[in-house]
Amino acid sequence: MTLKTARDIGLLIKSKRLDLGLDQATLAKKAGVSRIWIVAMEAGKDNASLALVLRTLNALGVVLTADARTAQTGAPQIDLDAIIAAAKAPRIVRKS
Amino acid sequence: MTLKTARDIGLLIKSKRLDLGLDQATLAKKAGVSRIWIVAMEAGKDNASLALVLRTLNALGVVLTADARTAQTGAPQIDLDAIIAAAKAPRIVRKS
DNA sequence: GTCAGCTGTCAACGTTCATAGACATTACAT
DNA sequence: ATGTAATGTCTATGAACGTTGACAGCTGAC
Repeated sequence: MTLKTARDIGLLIKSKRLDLGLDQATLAKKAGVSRIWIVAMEAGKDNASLALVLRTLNALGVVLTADARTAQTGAPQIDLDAIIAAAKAPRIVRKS
Repeated sequence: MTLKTARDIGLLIKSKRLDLGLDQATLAKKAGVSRIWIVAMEAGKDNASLALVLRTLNALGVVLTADARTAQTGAPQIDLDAIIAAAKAPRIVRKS
């Protein structure tokens, strides 16, 4: 499952919570957040705190990973901006 | 790469930014955030806004995915709390 | 040396978050 | 019908966010 928006993460949390048979209050307690926050997050709250999101996902046993590949949709495969910026800023240390 | 903490995400952002040859100001503009925020985020800011994090990762072409498998470390393979909760709350609608 | 660019830090400001508590609604069970 | 449990909504409060603008260190180029 790919996560591009807060709504995706909210749906993931809700889906995993139901898979585990947890109610909102129990998950909130396990994750150390308020039940209200769970409600808002599952509804797609987009300005939630990163720390709370990570805590909740950990409480659900969800592992987040980042693919090195370029996004498949919506992002151009060739990023001219990045190439031009790279050419203009040769001083930056590259990762190797 | 697995992301468990805000620090992980910060390091990911910094690493990908350098890979693309972008400086902080350029990335900030592309992602629609302030340069100060990039500085704090790359340092591991843990209470950052989810929306800004997602915007930044999108600007970097990073795709976030969630594995269905259980976390390998730190989480018990058998979650008694979840099982008991499930037994006590048979009313909850299961995903499938 | 001098200059330009990148990075990190600071203060002040307005905005938004996250929380607790109470309430209404829905659904199931007895 | 009554009672229990889960979910969603609302208000008010304190805390933290994210932003701008300016400044100091540092590196590399001229």
